[in-house]
Amino acid sequence: MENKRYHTAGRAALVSYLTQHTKERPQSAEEIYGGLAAGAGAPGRSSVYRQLGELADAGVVRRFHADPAGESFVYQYVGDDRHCDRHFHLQCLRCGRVEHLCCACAENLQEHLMAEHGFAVDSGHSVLYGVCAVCAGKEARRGSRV
Amino acid sequence: MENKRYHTAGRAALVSYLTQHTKERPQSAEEIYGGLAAGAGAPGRSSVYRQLGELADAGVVRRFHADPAGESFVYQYVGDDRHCDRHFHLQCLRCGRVEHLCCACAENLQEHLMAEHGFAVDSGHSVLYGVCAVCAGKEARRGSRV
DNA sequence: TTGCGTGCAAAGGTTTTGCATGGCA
DNA sequence: TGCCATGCAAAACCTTTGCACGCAA
Repeated sequence: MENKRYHTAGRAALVSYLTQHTKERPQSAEEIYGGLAAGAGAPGRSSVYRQLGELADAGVVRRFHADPAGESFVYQYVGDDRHCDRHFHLQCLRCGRVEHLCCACAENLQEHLMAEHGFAVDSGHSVLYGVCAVCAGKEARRGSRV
Repeated sequence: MENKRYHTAGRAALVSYLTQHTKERPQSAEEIYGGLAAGAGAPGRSSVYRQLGELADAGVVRRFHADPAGESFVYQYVGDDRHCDRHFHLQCLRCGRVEHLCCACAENLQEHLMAEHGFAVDSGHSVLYGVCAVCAGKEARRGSRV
């Protein structure tokens, strides 16, 4: 029953890459594949997809869309930091970074939605899109709008 | 400059279908194409995609993902009811229906995120996933989980 | 008559799958 | 040695695009 996973160079390279490059900004499978290709013993495209799928199932990485209109998937390392099903995520549409909203307001909103609207939010799957403080600052500074 | 749109049967059929079938539950392009195929003078697949694209650009329909892990796009008629950029959306992961959260709590959350986290939420693009009251009731009644 | 909308088929990009080989335990 | 992981190539899938024809205005 127990699936015994082997310890392979490819997997190690992938996980290492993910921890180093996707903790803040998620990347697409192709980006990851490309990034890996630079190193030695780079895994093939299908291996990358397979591994990412397994890691996503295992909950080690999250798989979602870069933005609501995004064509393809992006992957983000979650690892130990697993309570992602207990808070909301704020994703910046400019830089792609994801912030974890560990704040009472998240709970308040959940309670409100449940009490007033009878809606049980699955916060782990819900992503709020917008513009983060850093990017908003940059845009304000150069006076651009959208 | 003005693009003069013709009034064609295909477009009329599509819009009619959208208003009748996607106001509550969004549908995929393939579903829409299939649903249209039943009627007379059904438009081809490429026309459906083209029209949906135009309607999405025009803001008549919203185009997004059925759920964060959803493979393909779904479309939903918005029409007159356009203030979708001013409130949050609650989508049920069970039945697929979308509720519009026109409530003070949405504004409160936005203000809080801006004030405390410096994050400017784009509520029109943000969808909260979860289980609606109806589906939760059904599941509770039959004692099922997930 | 003009040119937009259409349909078909082919192309495009992303992700999955089949199958034989190679490597970990 | 047994089985998992890999790589390649082909397939599947969704969506877009090219081109010639028909139809609305």
